[in-house]
Amino acid sequence: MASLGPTALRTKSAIMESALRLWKERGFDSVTVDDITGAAGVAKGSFYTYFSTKSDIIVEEFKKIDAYYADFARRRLGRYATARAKLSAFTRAQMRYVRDEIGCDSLKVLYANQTSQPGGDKILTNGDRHWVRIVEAIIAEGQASGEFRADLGAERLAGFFNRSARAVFLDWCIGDASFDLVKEGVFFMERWAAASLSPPGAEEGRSFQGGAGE
Amino acid sequence: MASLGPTALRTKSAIMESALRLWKERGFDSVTVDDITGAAGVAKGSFYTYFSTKSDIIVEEFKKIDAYYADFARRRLGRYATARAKLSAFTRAQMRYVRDEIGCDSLKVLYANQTSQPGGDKILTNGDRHWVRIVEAIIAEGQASGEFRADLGAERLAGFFNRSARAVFLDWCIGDASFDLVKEGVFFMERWAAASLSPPGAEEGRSFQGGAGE
DNA sequence: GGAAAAATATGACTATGGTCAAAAAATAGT
DNA sequence: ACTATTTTTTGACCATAGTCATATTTTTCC
Repeated sequence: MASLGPTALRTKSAIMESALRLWKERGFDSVTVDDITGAAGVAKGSFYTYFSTKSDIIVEEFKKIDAYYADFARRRLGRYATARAKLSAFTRAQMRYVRDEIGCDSLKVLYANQTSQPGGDKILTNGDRHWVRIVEAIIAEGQASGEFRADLGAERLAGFFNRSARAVFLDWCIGDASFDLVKEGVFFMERWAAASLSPPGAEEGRSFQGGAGE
Repeated sequence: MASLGPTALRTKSAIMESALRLWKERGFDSVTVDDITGAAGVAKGSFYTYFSTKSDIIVEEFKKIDAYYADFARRRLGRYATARAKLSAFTRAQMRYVRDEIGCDSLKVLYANQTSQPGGDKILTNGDRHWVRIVEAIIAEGQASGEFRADLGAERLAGFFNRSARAVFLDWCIGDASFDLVKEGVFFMERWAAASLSPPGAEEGRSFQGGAGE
């Protein structure tokens, strides 16, 4: 698909806006594609000109997380002295964002989308995503300073770290937000996942330690 | 729902058998509920007498994994001397089972099911499942012998361990089996997840070490 | 400005998962 | 054996995601 002209862009935005608004009001399942296109003032077929499934809009919305993370990395990561502290702060920001901005319902739709499409945009596991790069950079930094183990590459460790984060998200949405994502997520990532980053024999490093709090 | 009479049981089995056979032949999406009930010689409505959604059959099938694990724990776990070795063997068996007996397609359906049903049987995260208990027992044993950290309870650690396993499964099925589940799964669980089980300052323990091989 | 080409929009149509009131079969009670 | 009750079956029916050939609008180029 070539890039969209201005007309197309307006239509696509109208559809996205209607969809997100209606979903926020009534939930994903109780809003039909007809509702969305009706509210946007376009025909049903137009929906499928821009999105290949109903849930693809949520995937698209989810991509905005990248911008948030990039911004976070640029503006707030400098405050923290150690790689561990950076990783901790990033994790907390990530959990917050997912809990407060994305929410359990959308996350469910996203996960269901990713596990039912045969081809499709594997946004969750795609190694090119911003947040993967951020984590990778922090880990590489930690390896250089000796904070983290170096027997595996930063890319590999970042992959493992992000995989662990995905696991909490999954559990959170399967359980319909039955636990607090920030509390449990940070705990899990800190006491379990990040514990694996320590170099062999390191005595500290079983937990994050903070720079600036909050 | 009260327990099923013999007539109902026969119908339910017929439906399950048809469904599993057809899915194995043609895949989940290309087999309709009508196909299934047609092949089973019953009316469509009967399907929904016994299953609340199309994918519920796969959930039901997945429950059999418990029997496999229970058997494995009973018959093979005794061969291994350390808790680490037991955990390693169990993990390998689990990855094998999922790869060879369940398969990527069914796993996708299972994960999609678990992330789209609002209420429903949370078979993936349910702490009562057999495999959770097995892992918990091994970890408790490892804690008692000093092999594993004891700053968190066995139940909590087992939850974390199983959460990590779910993460590999998820990645595997999102990526359409783009990596070998046994190889990557064992590697991840050993070098990343189980690394977090070591008590602080333990020098070994960054990897499993075997008892009987295979 | 007009014709040709490309991009965008349309909505009737299809396929299929899921519902449900009514029918049929099995079971229990006498 | 007969009736009442419960269990099980049925298939027409509904809702909705997704398709696609056609129509309209916009752009391009002379």
